[in-house]
Amino acid sequence: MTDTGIAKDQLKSVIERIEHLEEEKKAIADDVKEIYAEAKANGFDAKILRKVVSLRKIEAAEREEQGAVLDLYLSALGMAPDLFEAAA
Amino acid sequence: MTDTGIAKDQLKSVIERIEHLEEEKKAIADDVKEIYAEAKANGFDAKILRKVVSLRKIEAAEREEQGAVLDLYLSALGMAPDLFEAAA
Amino acid sequence: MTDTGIAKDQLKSVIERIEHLEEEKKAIADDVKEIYAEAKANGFDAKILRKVVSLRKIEAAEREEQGAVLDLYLSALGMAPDLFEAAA
Amino acid sequence: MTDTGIAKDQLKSVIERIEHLEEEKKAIADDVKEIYAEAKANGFDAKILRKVVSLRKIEAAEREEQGAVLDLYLSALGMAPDLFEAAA
DNA sequence: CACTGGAAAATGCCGC
DNA sequence: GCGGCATTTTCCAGTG
Repeated sequence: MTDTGIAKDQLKSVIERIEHLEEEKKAIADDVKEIYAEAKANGFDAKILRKVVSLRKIEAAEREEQGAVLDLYLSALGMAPDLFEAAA
Repeated sequence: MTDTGIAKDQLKSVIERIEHLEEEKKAIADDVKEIYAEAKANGFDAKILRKVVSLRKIEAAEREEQGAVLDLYLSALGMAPDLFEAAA
Repeated sequence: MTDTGIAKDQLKSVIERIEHLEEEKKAIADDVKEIYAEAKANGFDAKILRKVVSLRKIEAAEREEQGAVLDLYLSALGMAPDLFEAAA
Repeated sequence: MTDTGIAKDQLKSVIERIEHLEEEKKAIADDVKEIYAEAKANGFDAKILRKVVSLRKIEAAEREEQGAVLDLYLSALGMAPDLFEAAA
């Protein structure tokens, strides 16, 4: 019974931590919505703004991807990728 | 030109604020993942955990919806929902 | 060439079947709209109707989720949920 | 009281008809998913298929739109659009 | 006719 | 690696 008691406490803790984080996430999502609304009020087209953000996200991912490929090449050549990162 | 300069600054600010918030959101999502992984390592079934969390979310949503329907009924009857809220 | 011919026919068939089903779906959606309009004409508040429908949907989802969680618990315990279902 | 009894029956009927139609809609949506899955099993790329379907939908809408503009022109000229439709 | 809210579609994630 | 599921995003209809 002690075990299940401990397990129960652990479970409770896990659930609570998750739900707390999800609330935080939701709060941030609401902040984002607010910014879009505010931008719209300032004459920006929300739809286009969203496109811009998603494009920049894709571009960032691609850069990362390219960086990963470069790292692969470098390590294939026996060179430490870190040397380049450090210089940049 | 000044106008477009201002608009550009505004745009930049909007985009940056959004991207910053989205990073925060992602960080939190990662924290959630971590908790699930940790729970799994402690012998919990992640699938069940997720179902429990989602069930609790639905229950919360139901309570909200019930309140919303009640408010609609009250306002349809010309009664201010606030009167009840205040009393509660 | 025969292959691509077959593939083309298959593709055509797939697209057509999907588009046909989507038309059916749209027709049903229109029927739903009609019912709301008719109900409104009979003095019902469409907004409340929609909320009621959505509340009932959430309630149904909750029941489903509860069953799903139970099934997961049972299978985690190595018990066949079917035994219970069959008895019911 | 008789009135509210009738209203209640009407309400019940409305809700039931809507829920029944939504179930039908869901069944059709499931059929669509099934077709995508089947197509995927036959070597088609589901993502591309979806793009094709949505493009065709947009094109159809545009054609309709253009047709509407044409009709507008024709009626502005005092000509019945139906004459063209019939001939087509 | 702009806005809010809800349905549908697309994407990404987890578990097998 | 794939299928299913949950989340997220997009779109559209209803409302004021």
